[in-house]
Amino acid sequence: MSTHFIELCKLCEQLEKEASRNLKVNIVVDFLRKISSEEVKFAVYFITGKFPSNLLTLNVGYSTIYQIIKKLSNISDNQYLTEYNKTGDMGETAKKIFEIYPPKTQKTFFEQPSTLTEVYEIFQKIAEFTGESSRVKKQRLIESFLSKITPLEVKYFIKNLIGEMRHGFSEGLMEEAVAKAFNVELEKVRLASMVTGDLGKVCEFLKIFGKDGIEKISLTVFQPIKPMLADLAKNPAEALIRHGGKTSFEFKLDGVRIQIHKKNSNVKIFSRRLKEVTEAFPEIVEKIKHEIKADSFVVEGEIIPTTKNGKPLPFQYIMRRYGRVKNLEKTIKNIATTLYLFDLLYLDGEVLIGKPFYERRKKLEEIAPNQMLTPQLITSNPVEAEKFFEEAIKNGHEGLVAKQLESAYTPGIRGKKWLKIKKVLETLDLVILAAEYGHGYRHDWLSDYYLAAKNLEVKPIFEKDYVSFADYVEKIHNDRFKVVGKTFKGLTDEEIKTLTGKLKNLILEKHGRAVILKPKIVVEVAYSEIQKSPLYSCGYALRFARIVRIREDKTIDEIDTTEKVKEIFEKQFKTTTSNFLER
DNA sequence: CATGTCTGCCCC
DNA sequence: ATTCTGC
DNA sequence: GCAGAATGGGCAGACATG
Repeated sequence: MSTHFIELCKLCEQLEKEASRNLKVNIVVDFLRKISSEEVKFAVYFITGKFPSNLLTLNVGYSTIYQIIKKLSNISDNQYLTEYNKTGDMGETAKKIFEIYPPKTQKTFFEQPSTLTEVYEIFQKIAEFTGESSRVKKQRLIESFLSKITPLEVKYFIKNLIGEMRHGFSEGLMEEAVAKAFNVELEKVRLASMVTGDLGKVCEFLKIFGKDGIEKISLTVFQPIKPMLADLAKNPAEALIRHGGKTSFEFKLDGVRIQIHKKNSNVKIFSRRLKEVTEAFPEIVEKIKHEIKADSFVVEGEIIPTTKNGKPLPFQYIMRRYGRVKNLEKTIKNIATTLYLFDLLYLDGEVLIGKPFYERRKKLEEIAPNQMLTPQLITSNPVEAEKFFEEAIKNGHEGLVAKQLESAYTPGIRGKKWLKIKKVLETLDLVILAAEYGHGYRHDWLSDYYLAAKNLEVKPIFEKDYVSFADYVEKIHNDRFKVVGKTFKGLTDEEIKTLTGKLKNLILEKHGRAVILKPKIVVEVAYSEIQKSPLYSCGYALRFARIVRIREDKTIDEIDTTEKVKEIFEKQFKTTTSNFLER
């Protein structure tokens, strides 16, 4: 018996309205129990809005969907904007528009509503189009499907294309629902989901084989598992307290986190999101093959970009290696990498994720050469810990990670037994030069801010006409300010609301959902690093900018300058790699 | 062929 | 990635 | 304390367009 997509859409509408998590879970439990084993995995994907990685790559985003909505309903940009501004949600907007301007349909009177299987097949077909004119083909297919279904189905089809459901029911709650629907312990469902990376499959498995089968699911070589995540701590002393007085500190390296699987002479490297990236790092594959004394294993570590003598380079350099296929050999010559390992999850037939961290690390030390391990210090002494932190910074790294010695390897956000401690940079005082209305629950607020520093140079640093909105904003202000970043982070909802009111009085120009402002509001901004920017005309951008507070006491004459930004940028790498960066 | 736009359970 | 909010 | 939502800069690749 197949389930109709419209039933699932109605369920999502209920989830959207219901605030209580327990009730949301119950609603989904009933639904999962009703569905056939053939279709239950599709329900899991469609409700959470997420397909397992490697299963489908749609290559369809906002821009394509926007064009489709416009074409089918024949509305103007302004009409779309007016409707979108009411909710801040693309799916809901399309639903409203199609209710008023229904697409011309080729629908016959005998047509049955689409089943979950049929809808999934559409997604598969969208993913399968590649090569020349594939974008048009994708677009045509979506258009023809959207013109056959109801506005409510359009809403959730679009939400699934984008992957943003906004009904407050994501993977964590889906795991709870699956556990409850099949009377299995939550931890078992989570483990199976972590190991297979496909909660839909786990659910299908439970439906067919019942709860006994799930116990057999375990870590397997070449099947990547979700990485353990870390919480934040202010300083090493805090980490010591939270870990009960004694802990293991390691350097926190600024590169990409990877999981390496090896069996006999086969090696595969997976990203944090479990994408295979083996091809980008042939030199790492060779190292793994020759320098680790074991036949089969799963290890975890970080690959950082370095000079040939192993000095850390800025994070941006590793991105030029990541996922690269073209000119790989040439790039390898210019950007070296260094691999640091920090965990061992499986070794020669034995699954180690349930073992305490100190045991996993000890086994790792037995099979891997010392220089391939992250520098580590186990201590209960806050002074020593602080020294180790300083040493990490001095060597050009991000800070430390503290790992509780007894902790098992746990997936996802849950049970954060790891704590990261990052270096803190001096904050900048910047002016808000433009802002954008947010999306979802923030659609009514100016919640995204363009941050700018004072420009003392008479001429712009780059001679070019404006190409981006940020360039245009600078031009409006005669280059008195230079945009160095954008942020939505740091303020509470109340503060955003209040600030929106103030900013509305400062609007100079409106551009769609963006506004250009009189320079008036000064904010103190924290960030993790200053990067070279190909986007902003001043050539620099703040990484992970967030507002610390609104500086009511400061005027725009007192904000920091682009010179200061440049100075901080240069100071960052002085100790390590400044020569390399000159070009 | 050069340049521009869009996309990525992208990476952080 | 970071941050805030509701349960 | 967890789970979810809302968003940042920058990179390469794939395809579209002129």
